[in-house]
Order: sequence, then structure tokens, then C-alpha cells
Amino acid sequence: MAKEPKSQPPRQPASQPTDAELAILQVLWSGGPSTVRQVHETLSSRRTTGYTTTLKLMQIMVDKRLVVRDESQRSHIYRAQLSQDRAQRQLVRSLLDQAFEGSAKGLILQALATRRASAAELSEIRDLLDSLDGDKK
Amino acid sequence: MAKEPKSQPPRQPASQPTDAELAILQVLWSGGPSTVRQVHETLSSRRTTGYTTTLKLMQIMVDKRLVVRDESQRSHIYRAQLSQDRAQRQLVRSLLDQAFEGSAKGLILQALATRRASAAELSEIRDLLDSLDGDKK
DNA sequence: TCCAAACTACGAAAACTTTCGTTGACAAAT
DNA sequence: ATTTGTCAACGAAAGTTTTCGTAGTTTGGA
Repeated sequence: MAKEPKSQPPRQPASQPTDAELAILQVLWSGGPSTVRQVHETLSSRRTTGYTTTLKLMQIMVDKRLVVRDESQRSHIYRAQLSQDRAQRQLVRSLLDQAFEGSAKGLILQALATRRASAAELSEIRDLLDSLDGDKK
Repeated sequence: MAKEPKSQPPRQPASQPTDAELAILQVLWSGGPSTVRQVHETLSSRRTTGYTTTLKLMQIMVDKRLVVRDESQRSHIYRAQLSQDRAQRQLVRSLLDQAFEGSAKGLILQALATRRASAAELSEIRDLLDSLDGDKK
């Protein structure tokens, strides 16, 4: 006989992460695959929630396909399924639509006003601007 | 006797708008002071919610001090109290913290990748970069 | 005057998100 | 083998946001 006919409710592509989910994803993005314990420890410095809260959230995130889980160990290992790049894209797009009437320029101006970038960063941005200009000519 | 000792629960500065509230603010920002009807009509093209939903949200927004209301007419006139600029600042800041580890550069790169800016816009951005560079020297 | 249309107010349901207590399983140490 | 600690699972409560039905008011005709 085969393994399981377990019909795991198949979800849509991958829903937008909530705030708490994003906090968890950040830990996974920067720290790589981790256990719930590890994520919770890292998060504890900012958040003040119980261990089971983090666990529950991560279980929900598996359902939503935001993370995948390796259950071969007793302590399951979670890995981000939604890439940081893709999440950032989605978030930027929705922010542009929600508050900037689609204007990238407006968003960029606010970003520069909000956080001072280093000279090196500024020149990287300039390079990108140049390359975009080139394409467009 | 005087008018009303009506102690309207005084709220804090001005809370962060939710998604639905942001949609309403956008209408007020771009269309100026409006009635609920007007806002709802404008919103109807994207959203599909009842009139009273919009009304209720706008009433809540008055409580939150996100908008102010002129009741001198039968149809009250609502005006954005939270400026678009201030809202944008808050949103950019929280997005930077939540998904870009505070890096303005990262956000800007994503914004440029997401929405193609016109040559004119690109040069405006370049100007801003130059002025920031100047300050920093 | 009476009726219909347009409006505000408001309560409460529905939907979504976050939190945590409890339970049972496993594993390591005594 | 029993105890102790760590873990996943899960249900349910608490909190927040969004939705809408209903009721009462005002306005402008017929």
C-alpha cells in the first residue's frame, strides 16, 4: 500500500504575509532554516510573546505555503518558501498602489528622506538609474 | 445653559490607518473634501462594498482623527486630517523596518524594478541624490 | 400632508489575526 | 523505569478590521 491519501487542503499560490508572519520570515531570511525555538529566541528580543504563539504562527505559515518544514528531526526545521525578494516586490507594489498612486518616484523620495543612505549606497542607486536610462533611450 | 459637556473620548495623536482606511484617504487626498457618497462612488470601481460600510469606516476615522468632518450640511463633508505626506512617511518607515532591514537602498531598488519611472522622474531622483551627496560631503 | 429618496447612527455579525493553555509524545538523565 | 524537559498539535479566546442590516431623521416633491 502507498503512504497517505492524506488530502492536505491545497492552498492558493501564496497569500500575503501578515505582520507577525513577516517578522518570522525576516528571521528565516537572515538566519537561514531554523527551528521554532531558534526563531522564537531571535524574535524574543523585540517581541514578547510565548513560544506557542510563534509555533502556531509557523504552523499556519506552512498551510499558507509561506514556509516549508522538514520533519525528519524531532525539532522540525522551517525554511522560507516565499523569497525575500519576492516578498519585497509584493510589498512595494502594494504600497505604491495604496499610498503613492503608483509613483515610484514618490516612494523613492520618501525613502531617501526617511533613511539616510551612505555615499556608497547613493552611488549604487545612481548606477541603477543610469542603466535604466540607457534601456529607455 | 451652555451647549454640551459632551466628553468626546479624546484620542491619541493619530493611529496608523488600516488598508480600508487608506483607500478612503487616497480618495480624499486626490479629490479633496468629499461626502461619503462621493467617496463611495469613487471607491466602487475597485471595491465592492455597501454604502454603509464606507460610512461606518469614515465615522471610525473621525474617532481616530484621521479625517475631520464638517456637519454644517446635511451631507457631512469629510476632509483628510492625516496628510498624504505624513502617511507616506509612516508607511515607508514601517516597510523599511518590516522587510528591508532598514535599508533605503533596498527599497529604492525594488521600487525602480517594480515601476518604470519616466526619464524626467529619473532625473528628478538623480537631483535629489546629488543634493544628499552634497550635504554629506 | 404624505411618500420616497438620501442620509447618519449604531449594533452586531463575519472575517481575520494573534495569543496562549493544555495535552500527548518523545528523549535524555537519573 | 520514572522523572524531567522539550517539542508539536490543537482548540479556543482575545483582539482587530470589515461588513452590513436596521432604525430614525431630514429633504423635496407629488
